[in-house]
Amino acid sequence: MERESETKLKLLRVAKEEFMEKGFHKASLRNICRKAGVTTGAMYFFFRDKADLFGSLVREPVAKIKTIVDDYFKGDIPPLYRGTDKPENLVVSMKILNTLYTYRDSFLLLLTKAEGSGYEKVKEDFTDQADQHYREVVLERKKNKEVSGETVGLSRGEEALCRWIARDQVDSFVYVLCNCETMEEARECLPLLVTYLRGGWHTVMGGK
Amino acid sequence: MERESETKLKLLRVAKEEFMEKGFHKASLRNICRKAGVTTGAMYFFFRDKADLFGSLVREPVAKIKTIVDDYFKGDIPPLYRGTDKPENLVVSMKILNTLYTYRDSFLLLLTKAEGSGYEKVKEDFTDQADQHYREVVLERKKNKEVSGETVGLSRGEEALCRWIARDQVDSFVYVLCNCETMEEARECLPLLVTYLRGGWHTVMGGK
Amino acid sequence: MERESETKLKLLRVAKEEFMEKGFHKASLRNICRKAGVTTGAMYFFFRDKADLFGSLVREPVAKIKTIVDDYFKGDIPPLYRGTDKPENLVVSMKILNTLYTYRDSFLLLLTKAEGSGYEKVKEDFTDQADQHYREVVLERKKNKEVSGETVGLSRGEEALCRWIARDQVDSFVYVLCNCETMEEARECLPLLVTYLRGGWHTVMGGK
Amino acid sequence: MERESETKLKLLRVAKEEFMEKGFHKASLRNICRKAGVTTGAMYFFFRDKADLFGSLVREPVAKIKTIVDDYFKGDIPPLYRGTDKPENLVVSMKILNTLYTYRDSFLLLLTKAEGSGYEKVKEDFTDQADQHYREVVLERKKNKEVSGETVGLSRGEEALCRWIARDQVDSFVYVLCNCETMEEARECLPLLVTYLRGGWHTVMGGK
DNA sequence: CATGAATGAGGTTTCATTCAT
DNA sequence: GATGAATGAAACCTCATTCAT
Repeated sequence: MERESETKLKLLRVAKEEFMEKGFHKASLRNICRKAGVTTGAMYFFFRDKADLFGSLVREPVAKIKTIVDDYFKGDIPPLYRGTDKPENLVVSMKILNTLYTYRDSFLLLLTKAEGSGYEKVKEDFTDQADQHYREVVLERKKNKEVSGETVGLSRGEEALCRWIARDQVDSFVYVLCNCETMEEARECLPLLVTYLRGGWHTVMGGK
Repeated sequence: MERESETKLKLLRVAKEEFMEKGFHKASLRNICRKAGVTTGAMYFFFRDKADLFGSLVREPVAKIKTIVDDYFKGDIPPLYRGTDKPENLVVSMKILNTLYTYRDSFLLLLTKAEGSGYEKVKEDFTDQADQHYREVVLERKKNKEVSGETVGLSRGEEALCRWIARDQVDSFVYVLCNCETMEEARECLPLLVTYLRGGWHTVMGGK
Repeated sequence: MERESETKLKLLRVAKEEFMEKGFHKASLRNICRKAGVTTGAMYFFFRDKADLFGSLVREPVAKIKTIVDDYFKGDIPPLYRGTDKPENLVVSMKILNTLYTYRDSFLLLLTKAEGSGYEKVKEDFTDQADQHYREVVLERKKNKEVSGETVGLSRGEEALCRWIARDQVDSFVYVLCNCETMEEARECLPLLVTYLRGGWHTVMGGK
Repeated sequence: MERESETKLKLLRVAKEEFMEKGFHKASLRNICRKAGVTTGAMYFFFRDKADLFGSLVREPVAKIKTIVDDYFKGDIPPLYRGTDKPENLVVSMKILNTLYTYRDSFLLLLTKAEGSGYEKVKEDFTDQADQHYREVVLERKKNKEVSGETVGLSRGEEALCRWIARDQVDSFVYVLCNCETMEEARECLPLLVTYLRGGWHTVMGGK
């Protein structure tokens, strides 16, 4: 049962504060070490560099969310059945929310203070994934409506819309995480957002 | 008719490029001056400091949008009549869009590269304004539905929703600006987004 | 008539001492600046980096020697007539010697303390040039001895010998420069070395 | 029969690579330890410090050469009979060459990568010894030529020449070691160099 | 024998800014 | 208007070495 060294823990705690306060770029290792009462050398024993220190605060939580999302999409649910009101989808959302709040500090760091750390793209990656999903859905729907068998693609407007909706979905989680301090609050807020999101989606996609 | 000095213009041009490429914080004044073929001293004659140089690129455009928005809200349109499909509202949107594209570079700078410049809060400010607007609307609607004359307020959920919707509205402009290079494209994309936004709003706000 | 700034000169003077004493790698910029009574920032105003500071001490002298040598080889003297006792060859040697002593400090730096500076290869470059020359000479001699017209090349042993002799010739200058403090002394020593060099050459190259 | 520990051997092997690649100064103990899969503490158990680690790679081979050379000079061969074509001299050369190639890696390290290690002077030491030898020879020859019994010394030029020749002799070994990968090759190249060396010597020393 | 955490000084470099001219 | 030398703090990072366990 490997206990993390006291020094390392102190470093992580102080680093979290410093990064949160100033953002990755403006945070200073010198400062972090001083506040932690640790020499720079000690810091460099535990962490490869500044980015690694930051990474140590967010790496694992990000991986967990990624696993949840990937598992969901890897499961062979046909596009049209994804994202609807099926219970399994709700389950995924709750898993995500749970993870977000279990490591809330880390995710706030990641989502608002990561510039320059190499982790800036995480939100974008999830957005891309959702984007891809919505594209498939829209395409499927178009296919079903087509009479003749000609190949169909997405219009520029539809592409923009998919990306927007994807962005909105991801941001709804981010929004809740940033604005609700506890998961209880989050659970109060989320249903309204979901209703809003679905309302937008159905309006724009046309009834049935 | 104040003619801007050649030096100042060169500086502004190069600064725009540099800030766009690296962001406010990582951009280097030294570098900007070198590329502009200007000495640091000269730069400091025209601009108070780094933030002022950045500000000179975005100040005016921001003010223009602000004027448009403030004028709109200062006009005594009752909340319930704002934000609907009335032509005057469309006019405001188009004015905003027009301004955004007239100074597209500046706004991209402001919206994506301002961290550390003191202008990070601009988007938030507009969001606050929209937020305030939506709160008034929702409040008004609740008042009308109340039978007894007791004072009413917003629930936590409603507050969160208002802020979310405000954020979404502001972001729809940002999204379009970032993803459509010309205003023509923007005009193609925007209607779909607006439909989506309204769909969400109506769904969540209830019939009528 | 651009006067070099006092600061820059002080920096160059101190740097020369420090590099000479400790070698490029072990010399410390902090130290150099402190000894020169100058801030590191000032140093970086004048010099791009450590290597550039070192380069500023040796660049020009190296170029001068290079010019002399290149001019000599570019002149269309047939191999067999180069390197003999012709007066023009003596002239070149004297030009080189003169340059070496005009910038003796720089060359001592270059020849004994350059490791890590990017200038380590200078001696090798000159050796390569001399090597090339000797190869041509040996080849020419072999051709003249051949009766039939078949193409001839150099044996491994001859190649090694050429390179050795080239190295010896270059080193004779280095040796003199390092061991004789003034050019007068150098002029006393050099003839003996030249005799030795020629003796070796003729012995190994065969009669006449 | 002292068995060297596995750890120590691994350390030595990796250190040799690292020193060879980067030179003593730039090589990093941390790196060496990491590559060897050994902790720094373990390294410090076997070696006093960085210099000692380097020393462990070259100490013994250097001592062997030194023994050979010292034995040769300690033997009471009169100066005039040293360095000539006597078989015993050839034997010494071969012993040296043999040792050089037996520990070729070590000697390459010593001769090209030792800067900063405290072993930089080894080559110089051997040169000094050869220098001393040549001085004695030259002095002896001058004595024999003197008619009257007055004391004689060496001229500055003669001194410089002795040192040069000593340097050349030592360097001939170094040259061969660096340029010939196997002793077989070395044996091909060396005779030509020796002819060259003797040619120079005889030319400069006068007939007979 | 070996671990591995910790030291602390030192390395080079970059930066926004100032100011006498 | 403009120059460009100079500031000085701060940045990240590396290193050989030590020592309690």
